Amino acid sequence: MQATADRLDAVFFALSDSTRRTILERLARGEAGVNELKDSFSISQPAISRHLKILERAQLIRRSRDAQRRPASVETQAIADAESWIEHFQQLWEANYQRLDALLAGELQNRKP
Amino acid sequence: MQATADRLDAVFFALSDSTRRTILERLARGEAGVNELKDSFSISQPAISRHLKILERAQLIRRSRDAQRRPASVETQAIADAESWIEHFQQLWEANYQRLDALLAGELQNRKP
DNA sequence: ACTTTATATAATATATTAGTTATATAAAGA
DNA sequence: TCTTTATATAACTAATATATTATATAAAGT
Repeated sequence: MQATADRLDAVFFALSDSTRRTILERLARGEAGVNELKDSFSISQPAISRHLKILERAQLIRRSRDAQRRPASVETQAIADAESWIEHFQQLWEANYQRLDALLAGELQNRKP
Repeated sequence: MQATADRLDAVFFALSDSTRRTILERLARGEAGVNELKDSFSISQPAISRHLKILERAQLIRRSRDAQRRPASVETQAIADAESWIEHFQQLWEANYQRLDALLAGELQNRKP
């Protein structure tokens, strides 16, 4: 299924911040709550919460409930959508490259003496 | 070679706008100048120029010179860096998934009657 | 009920983005 | 040189992002 433009906007935007990418890498190793994440970064707890909100908006993570904790964990679909767009783009590029090759080959053929 | 955090920030940010992604798709099919791009979008010429600047900052495109025209064309390295980060992330995730599998398998083994 | 723990939200300041219109610049052409 | 063509930059507005500190809420523990 095709990801919408808005969805891709949100995913790429969420990935455009180094802190958020690092949070994702941490979460790829296992779920974590806001406080556990806070210890890995030199920013305030509210700042972490806001980063998580942006990751959640992009559906790169989901939140669950464990007593007072609200552990975040990775959701795989969104990043797969980002990857798909990149691959689609690279295929366009490759197709163009092949047309260029064909064109050049054609031109060489036309060089009759 | 590893892309820096700043570089990845710029690349993912550039990709976080649907207009810019569409511009890239257009450029994948062949270089184009500002005016040619303008015709495909309902935004002003200065708006296109600014989008190109953001794509250029991310090194997703390069500009060249052809008389008054400054054609933009795709540069492949930056998007490959973005793809690499995603793949690296997915590998982390897979590794964790496999550890989980191993853990669960171990637990089942420990269920002795 | 009161306290602790974990997280969210409000209020605020600053920076950046994205668009607009108007104007400047750079290269070519008459 | 004057004009046209292509693009860039300036000035401006409105919206959004990122951080902070202070405060509110939600769930558990005493």
